[in-house]
Amino acid sequence: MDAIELKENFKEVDTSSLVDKVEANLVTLLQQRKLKVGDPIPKELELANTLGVSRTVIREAMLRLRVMGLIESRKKKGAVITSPDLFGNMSKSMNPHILDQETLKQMFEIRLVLEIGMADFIFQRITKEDIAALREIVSHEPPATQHHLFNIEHEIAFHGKLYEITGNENMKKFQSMLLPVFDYVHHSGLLKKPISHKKFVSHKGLVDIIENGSPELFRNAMRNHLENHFARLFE
Amino acid sequence: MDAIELKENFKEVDTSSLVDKVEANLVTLLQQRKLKVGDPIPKELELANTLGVSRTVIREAMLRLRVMGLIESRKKKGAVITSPDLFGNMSKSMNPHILDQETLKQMFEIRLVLEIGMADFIFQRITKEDIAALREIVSHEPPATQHHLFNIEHEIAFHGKLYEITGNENMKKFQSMLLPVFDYVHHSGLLKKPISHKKFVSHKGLVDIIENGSPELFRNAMRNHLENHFARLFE
DNA sequence: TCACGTATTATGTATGACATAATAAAAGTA
DNA sequence: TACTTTTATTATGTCATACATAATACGTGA
Repeated sequence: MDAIELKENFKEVDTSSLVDKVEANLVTLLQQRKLKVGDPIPKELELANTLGVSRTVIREAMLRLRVMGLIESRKKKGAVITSPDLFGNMSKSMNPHILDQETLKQMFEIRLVLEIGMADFIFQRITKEDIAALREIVSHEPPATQHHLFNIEHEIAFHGKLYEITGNENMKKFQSMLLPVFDYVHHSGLLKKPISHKKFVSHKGLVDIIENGSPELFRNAMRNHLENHFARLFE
Repeated sequence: MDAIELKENFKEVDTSSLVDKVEANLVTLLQQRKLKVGDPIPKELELANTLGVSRTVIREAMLRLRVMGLIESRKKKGAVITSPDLFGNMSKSMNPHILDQETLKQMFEIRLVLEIGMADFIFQRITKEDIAALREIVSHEPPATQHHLFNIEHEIAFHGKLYEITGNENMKKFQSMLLPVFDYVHHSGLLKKPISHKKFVSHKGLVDIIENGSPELFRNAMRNHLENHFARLFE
């Protein structure tokens, strides 16, 4: 009997610690939708007694839920269920010096995907004021020869505004976390091909399309606008 | 002197707890890129002595890092630096019964954005085998009248395969987490407008375009394919 | 040289004590 | 009575200590 068959015939040994089990317990407790945001969960000592483990274990399990943003605990009140901030929790890990290169590259890619794919939401939800704001931003668009940092700030202002227009706060939050990673990948030696500064569709060109074009046109224009980045990923 | 001026003249009081401080300490330790993945960090007792706090505080701070996926701790070995699994950490929170409605809706939207925006990566990285696999999947495409669950499985197989083709594992992981949310939003009363089953570009149509078309064509086709979902979000 | 048992080490778990903050109850005052 | 102040209660936050457990290193004997 070879190794693969063996693996199928044996049950997985439960190697999880006490804390793991309690955590799983609590998570399923939360997921049974009898409980809503704001509802309190049992006190540490109650849980310790009920589950037959020490308060230390309970605390560590609850600590995990707290770090994940699933609960919040206040003195005297105990712990209450909260609606987690999905991307907020990610921000501490989203650091170029901590992530491995493959992940960094993939984050770089995801940004490109998002900006091309969000066209419909921009067109659906944009307001007159948004267009005015975009016009204001592009009026300061620096020439490609400008100093790097200046360009970066302009990039952030313009593209950040686009995310804002989609009205999708989670996507916006994700983007702001992606920014330093994107910048890092762009300038570190991670991408082998050199940085190109060929001129494609400009920010102003994109705004023109937003005003007079269609989502289809915008997607293609954005794809073109990002060509310098794509060129470094492909081939 | 009014309240606003007062606020400007006073420094912010440092309200962070001991654990917060230790955590910040450790994070900066990790971010100094002298340390690589796999390197060990000091033992709990050493840290407790060095920083002058109890082991409990150290453990809680390290626990946070562990939950975020920045470190892993093993008995005897101590804690070592790991490369965090950005989206993996999110999965426990990504539950329809825990998230609030607005967030759920935004996750629904992000899926649409990703699938439209990822065209270039599909075209760049697809192989003959991938196309064969897609063909195999669409050959089982059920009629729209089929039972819900059957359709869902087919949807997952097809769209999941597309993510896989992009070669972006993080995006794929994100997608698989999004699946239950998407399904929930689709069928719960969260979106006011009724579910439409109008026929637009089919999965088979998408595969044809992948084989003979271009990223531009694919984006538009995917947008069309997802029209039933967009229609429920927009007016 | 290898196998096996033993010591060591760092995390995991348990327990008890006290600090602190938020709330509820009680007491006091107009 | 109504309203403020004080006091008690309660549940989490922090600290300290002891022991359990698992992984590793060491040493002994064949």
